[in-house]
Amino acid sequence: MGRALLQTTSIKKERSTLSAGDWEQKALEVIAEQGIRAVAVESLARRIGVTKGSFYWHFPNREALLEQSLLRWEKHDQDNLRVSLGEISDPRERLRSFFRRTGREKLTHNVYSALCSASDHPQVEPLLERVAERRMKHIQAAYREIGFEDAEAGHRARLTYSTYLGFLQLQRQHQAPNLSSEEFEAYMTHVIETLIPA
Amino acid sequence: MGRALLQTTSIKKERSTLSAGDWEQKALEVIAEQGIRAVAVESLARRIGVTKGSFYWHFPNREALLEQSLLRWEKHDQDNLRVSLGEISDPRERLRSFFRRTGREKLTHNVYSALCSASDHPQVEPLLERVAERRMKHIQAAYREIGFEDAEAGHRARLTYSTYLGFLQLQRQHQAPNLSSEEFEAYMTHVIETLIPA
DNA sequence: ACCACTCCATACGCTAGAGTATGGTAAATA
DNA sequence: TATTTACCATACTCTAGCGTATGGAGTGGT
Repeated sequence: MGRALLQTTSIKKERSTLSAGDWEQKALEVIAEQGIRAVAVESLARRIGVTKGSFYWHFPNREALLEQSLLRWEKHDQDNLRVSLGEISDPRERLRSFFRRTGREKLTHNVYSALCSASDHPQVEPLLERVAERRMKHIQAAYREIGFEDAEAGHRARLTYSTYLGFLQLQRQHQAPNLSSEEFEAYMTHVIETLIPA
Repeated sequence: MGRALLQTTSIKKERSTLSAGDWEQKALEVIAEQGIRAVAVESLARRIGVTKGSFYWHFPNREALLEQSLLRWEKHDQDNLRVSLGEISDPRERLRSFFRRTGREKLTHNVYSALCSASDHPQVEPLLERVAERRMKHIQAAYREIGFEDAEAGHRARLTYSTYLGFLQLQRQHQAPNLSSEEFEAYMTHVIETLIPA
């Protein structure tokens, strides 16, 4: 399932020719590593081992590549949300798993973090809006199952998601505790206790 | 006091010639409006009504301008922190005022929000680190005054500041309630109740 | 064997933006 | 009054990056 984003065709090494999906995939890797601005046609081509000529056969322009890459990521993220949160019946446990999900799925997560740093980008903005909306709806639903009425659950969901976004920001600033450290665990516990009432 | 960032010399209209401070000021305005990337020498010059020739007399290069502008902003922010938080004796009230401070000081705030979107910038990163560190220390101190021991106060401070950073992110994505709306007030109340224990 | 279509390389043009070189003007100073 | 000095304009160079034009190599169909 993690391979879904990493690989577009099951047989890949046998192919000598590129597909549009390969470009989209590489673009997402660059986004995760250096942000969306670093997605340049020529540098991407060098990274893949071809030239611009190839790119402009598969895509009309850079904008189209970004559009497709982002859509691909969004689909993958939606699947992720369903699988990792939809199958947990206990709402409290579901919320806890949301917080702990920060560590795994590195590529997907780094892409999201990078996109947050480009919220002014015209192609990124609507995407961020949709993704945050979806996620917050899930969180709100969990709080509702716990027993809060709509408005209260909405506030709690926004606060919860803000905490997550803030953590990502601190991570970008290298001010978040390492994910595998004790301090991270202690902080995580504190967050869960504070935001998820018994 | 808000004029400190907006004006470098008390007599300004009388001056026909520019100072380095004028450039720094305009740079901060552009950062607040369109981010640090939009700070381009020539466009800034057009905005001011002169040409590049002027700029390169006052500064050796673009990097120097950014450095000075950011330092200027940092100083202003430090003053802000002292005045708006240092003079409130009740720690709970101090924390509440931290949250509510989001609305006023528009320019300063927008600059900070824009800088958060550029945390990968080599000149911005250390600044963000210092600022967040300072602010979190203040918040931690307040929690300590309330009665929490060091570690607990530290976690609460990080959670509190993350919530703030997350709100800024949502604001950039146009998904935060308007600062003057009822929904904002309701959310704010909820946040304060959740994060500041009675 | 020839054609056509797919895929990619090479070589170009174009723009934005950083930085340089140099010359001009007005105010201050000798 | 002559001449620095401070400040700015003009006219360049140089680079990165997008996009285009065109040609060539491989591959399947007929």
